[in-house]
Amino acid sequence: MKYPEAVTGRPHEQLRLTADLAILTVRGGRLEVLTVNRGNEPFRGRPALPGGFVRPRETVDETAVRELAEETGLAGLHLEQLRVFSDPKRDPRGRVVTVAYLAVAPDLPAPRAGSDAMAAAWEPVDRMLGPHGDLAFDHTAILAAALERARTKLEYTTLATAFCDDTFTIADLRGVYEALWGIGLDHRNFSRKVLNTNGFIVATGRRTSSRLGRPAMLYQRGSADNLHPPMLRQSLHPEAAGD
Amino acid sequence: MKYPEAVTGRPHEQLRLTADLAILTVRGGRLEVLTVNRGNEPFRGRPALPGGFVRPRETVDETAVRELAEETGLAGLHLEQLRVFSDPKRDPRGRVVTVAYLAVAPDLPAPRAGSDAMAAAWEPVDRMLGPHGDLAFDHTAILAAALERARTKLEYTTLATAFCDDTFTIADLRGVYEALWGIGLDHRNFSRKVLNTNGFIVATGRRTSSRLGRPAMLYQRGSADNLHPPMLRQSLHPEAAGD
DNA sequence: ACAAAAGTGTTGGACTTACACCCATGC
DNA sequence: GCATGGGTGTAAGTCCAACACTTTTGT
Repeated sequence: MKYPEAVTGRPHEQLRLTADLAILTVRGGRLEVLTVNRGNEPFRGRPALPGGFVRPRETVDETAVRELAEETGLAGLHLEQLRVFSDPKRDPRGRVVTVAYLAVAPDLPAPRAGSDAMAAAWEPVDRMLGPHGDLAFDHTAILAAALERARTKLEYTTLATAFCDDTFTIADLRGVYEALWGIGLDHRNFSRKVLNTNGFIVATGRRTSSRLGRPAMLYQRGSADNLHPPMLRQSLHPEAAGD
Repeated sequence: MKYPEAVTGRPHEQLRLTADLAILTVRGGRLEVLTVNRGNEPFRGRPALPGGFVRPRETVDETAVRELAEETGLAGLHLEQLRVFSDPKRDPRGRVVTVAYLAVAPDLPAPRAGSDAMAAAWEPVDRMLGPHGDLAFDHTAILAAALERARTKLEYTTLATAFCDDTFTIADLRGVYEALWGIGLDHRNFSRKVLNTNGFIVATGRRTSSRLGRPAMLYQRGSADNLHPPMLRQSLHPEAAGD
């Protein structure tokens, strides 16, 4: 092992707790995740998910919010616990248990780099989960859990609106579903289904301007958290975007 | 600003990590939870959820399995992480963060008392969550989270079969749904829906005997984890009855 | 025979899907 | 005009709640 002094011979090695965040967004019809470049060993120079240690007087949820702001400058995102990753060997420095979070961001300008000379960047989720993904620690597994959770929650919650700006069109919302599910959806049926689901979205009365084609109605998030009926993902259209 | 990693958590007390289990079962048509009587301060004599400290060389999942066996004698149950409870004041002894688990048991004989002179007992969930519930620590909140999770997962997963014995009738399965959702379901439609959901249950060819009424077919769990289509709980139409 | 529980048939309505067709805008 | 995207109409198929009815047991 690389760090024998940190692992062996300590009868009561202190357990430390961190929060790590898989921050997802949809940019240009593609699902991306926010990564920071590690400035220190271990995994120096490798991309990693933002995160940090829990402080003595804060909850882990508070750690997640704080690290989100410190490392990326983001605030007000949807945040939810994914699960705990606690393999004793997951961190070569010692016993570090992490609470993984899923965070969902709308399409934002370039993220702010953190204070510790870490470059924050949006990376395609496909690439990070593919054979050339090189996330540090067990962050690939965390990202996979985040993607799975997000895909599932699109079906029966209003999570998709967290990927959108304050006001958005139904086409924007549909783009979220298509990016996460990797399928194409009929825009006419999608529109009706969303509008018929009570509390999903509410009309603002305003419309888009200066885009190609007919202007679309602008909507806001509704009050509902759960969808009744759910947006079931069943018949897989053969084609996605591009046509 | 960023903490040097070696300093975090040290100046104050050491953070300790536990796993706590909300073990649910259905007995006599009623949802119940397994509690142990606390033998030590704090909360001496009060009921609590089974649980214990994470050891240096095990994952938190392994802690949950071990504590389940040690404190209740149970094994082989469905186990899943709920979420982390980490309020700095949740344990008067110091900084103890817990990972809450949902465990699901079939209707079993009386639980074995643990090694530490703790009496284990099944208690109705309604009572423990009601005004006279007196669970120690924040275990009422953990139990509430477990109930909410179980109710939701009945809809779109095969979790209900984890409440049943190896072989069970469709009426047994229906009893699980009715106990957790607190509603009555039409036995004829329920039967068809379950049988039409691929991979939910498989027939054994055997039938019940010596019960009242016509003998029922016996089934086993199928291979599926997720239900397609889901078992939608359609009783949630509070607002739709307007105009 | 009767009660109780399991299981089948049927029907109207709700929902889904696929696609024809119209609307509004930029160029 | 015409390409592009937003939106409505509609008919066929599917799913589902409701409930009448039959089957098989114990007493």
